[in-house]
Amino acid sequence: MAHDKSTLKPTAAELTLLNVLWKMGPATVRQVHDVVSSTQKTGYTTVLKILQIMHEKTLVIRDESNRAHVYAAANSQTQTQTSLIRDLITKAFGGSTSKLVMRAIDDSTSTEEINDIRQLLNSLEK
Amino acid sequence: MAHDKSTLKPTAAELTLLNVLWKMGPATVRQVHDVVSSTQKTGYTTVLKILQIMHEKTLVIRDESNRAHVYAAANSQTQTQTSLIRDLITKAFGGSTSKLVMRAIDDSTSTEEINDIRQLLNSLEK
DNA sequence: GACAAAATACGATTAATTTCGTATCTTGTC
DNA sequence: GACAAGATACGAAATTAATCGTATTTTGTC
Repeated sequence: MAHDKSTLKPTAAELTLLNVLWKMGPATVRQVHDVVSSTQKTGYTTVLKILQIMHEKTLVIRDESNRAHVYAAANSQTQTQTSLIRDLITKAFGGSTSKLVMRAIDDSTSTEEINDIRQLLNSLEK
Repeated sequence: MAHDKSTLKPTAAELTLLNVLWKMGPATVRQVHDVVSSTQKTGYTTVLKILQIMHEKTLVIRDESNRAHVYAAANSQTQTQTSLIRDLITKAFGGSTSKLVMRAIDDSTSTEEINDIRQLLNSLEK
């Protein structure tokens, strides 16, 4: 069965590039490569190829009006995060969101994180 | 770089089998296959092969003292869930647990889930 | 001890992912 | 308009995942 848009889950490499696009906004291959290559040793054409594949999968849109195509994430970071969480909940938490939340909270060690979560919960109470 | 145990992330097919083992406890290939084949159409030797691969990766342990080997998850469900969540937090939430929790909560639609989470949070307050 | 049932082992195939080299195309500058 | 810089396109290799057919091994039963 072909993947429909709702189940489209970016791969690890694709997610790396999406993170750049969400942060920078629309960008050329050169710009994306400059960012990722500062952290990893990834060739220019590798970034190009992955963006092309993502375009075929409609994970990104691109503006071809200039010589250097400009790529942008097709879906928002929030949408993608939601889709990835749902996938994890289904496959590893028996479909239970609360189990995932519990596990995430159990595992937070940093005081800062705990405070952030507490605040989040307080705002939920209202 | 070789995968060390701490970063060992089960694949989708592997996670399916782990879910069975966590639920049933130690089980033979036949038993695992009976469970998964009731939901999916998966061949017996496919289940066998994946369990063998998981054994090489030390995702499962096996008891070979009987003709039908008995497999068991090497890590607890909780440990694995924690590892999967950490991976997702790192790759898709910029390392922020609270962002993941927020997104998970934002996305919970079912009243039951929301109540479960609220209870969880209440117990946290104490 | 031969047979049949049922298990494991092994190898091969297919598909997806990731990577990058090479070829080709575009365009501003002289 | 030739050239060089820099872009895209294309193809192919290496890895990992997933699947299953076939071969081989084991063992209880007669």
